[in-house]
Amino acid sequence: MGGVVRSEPLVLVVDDEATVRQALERALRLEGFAVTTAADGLEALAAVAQRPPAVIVLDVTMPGLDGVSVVRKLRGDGIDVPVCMLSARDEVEDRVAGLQAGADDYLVKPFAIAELTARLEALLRRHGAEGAGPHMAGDIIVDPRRHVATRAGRELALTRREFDLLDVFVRHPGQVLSRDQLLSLVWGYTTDVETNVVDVFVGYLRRKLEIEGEPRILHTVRGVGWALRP
Amino acid sequence: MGGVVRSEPLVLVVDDEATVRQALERALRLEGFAVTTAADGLEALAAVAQRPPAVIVLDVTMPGLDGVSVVRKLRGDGIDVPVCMLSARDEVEDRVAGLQAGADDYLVKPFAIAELTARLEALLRRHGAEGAGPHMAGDIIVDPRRHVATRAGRELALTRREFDLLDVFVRHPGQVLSRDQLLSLVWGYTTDVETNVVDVFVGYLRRKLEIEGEPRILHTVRGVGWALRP
DNA sequence: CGGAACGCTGAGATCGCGGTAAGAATCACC
DNA sequence: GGTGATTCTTACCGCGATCTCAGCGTTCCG
Repeated sequence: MGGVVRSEPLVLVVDDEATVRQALERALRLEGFAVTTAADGLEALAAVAQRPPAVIVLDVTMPGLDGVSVVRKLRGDGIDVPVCMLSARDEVEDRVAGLQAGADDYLVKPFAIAELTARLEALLRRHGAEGAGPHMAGDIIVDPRRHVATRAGRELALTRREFDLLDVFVRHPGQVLSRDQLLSLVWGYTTDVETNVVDVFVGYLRRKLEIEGEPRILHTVRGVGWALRP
Repeated sequence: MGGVVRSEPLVLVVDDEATVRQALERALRLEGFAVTTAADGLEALAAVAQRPPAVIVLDVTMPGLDGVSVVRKLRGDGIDVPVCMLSARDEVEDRVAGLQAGADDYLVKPFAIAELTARLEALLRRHGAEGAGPHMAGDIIVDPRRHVATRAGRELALTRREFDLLDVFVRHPGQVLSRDQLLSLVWGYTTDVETNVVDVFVGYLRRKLEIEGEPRILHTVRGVGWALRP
């Protein structure tokens, strides 16, 4: 990946469902994080003790020690690693309990990986690690904080999906991303639908990227996916 | 964020409850302060000795050395860093004791972050530390001290909530703020309600900002939040 | 050369978000 | 305790964003 390689921040993913754990691990690796996993609360605490991560992704509902308890324990021990909690339900009590226990952010399943990485970046940034501002590749700049994207200085009027999609491409310049990868990154990690939404939105993006006759930068790699190449 | 970056004033947050510490640290960082924390009175004194903060946020009730004692000690040592005290109760004795011991301001939990930052800024300002006067963005000026806001010189008749909301936007110009962020910043750090108050007040604000047909400056970013952009 | 797989595009249909109005509840001030 | 201002809730509406689907062109095989 062009440019300076700063050491990848370590993320600890805690979830009792193996499928979720794997999906998140794979996706976060792709997004440039180093990842360790734990299957329950006790494992999580052990992992933190052994090697403190830069940030923790923590499921609420787990057998044994649940997520809220884990956070409470960590905070009680004076460990202030930022925590993003996950919950299958969007019930208010959980949310409140989590945040009050000391979690820093909260996400309701299912979610898109891009959503998660955005939050993790925000948490890291907030925790001093100057976790980068806008992303850029070629003549494209994407600034999630301001939700503004430009090509060669010209501002692109993008909708939410278009914006997220472009952001993913910009953060993986030159790399070919498959339909499935994009689906899980932008749409949601459980999306299994057989559709061509991605194609459609790649089309939308291209249209807006090439409005003034600029050369194509979002290329098709037939049978594999798409890649952003200057 | 465009413009001159003046070095962020350092805030020392002292509270025995880790959750409160976390919440305040997180929120104050977002509001542009540098933050250190301490879990009790002794830690607080040590932190002050090691690196004197520009202002201290101090819980009254703590095990060991309580807040009032901390202030008394500081003042006794001739250290006149401004102090804002927090208390769970609104009992008069505490308030009086705190102020008599040398605290500069007093806040009753729970409170909205905007309330706290307003007070901190007031303290910094009062303490000569050029803690900046009014905030401005585009043709909007917000002066928390006089509680006056203007657009292009025209004074806006804002209620308290409207004022706080506008203030938050002005202090984060260009940045997209989500419904959740605004809820916690303006309404309170414990607010969990699922409601559209924010939408309503954005509406109120716009109405008053555009009374004379001025162009829209408070923009909607669909699916994300709102942003103030000239 | 022909067929099949693949990707692209245009045209709706749907759905949810944000805007707004109106009234209820709450607060503040007298 | 009463009255007006402020804040919050609720409900509904309209529009934009997203998605589906079908048809077409292109590429890559046999």
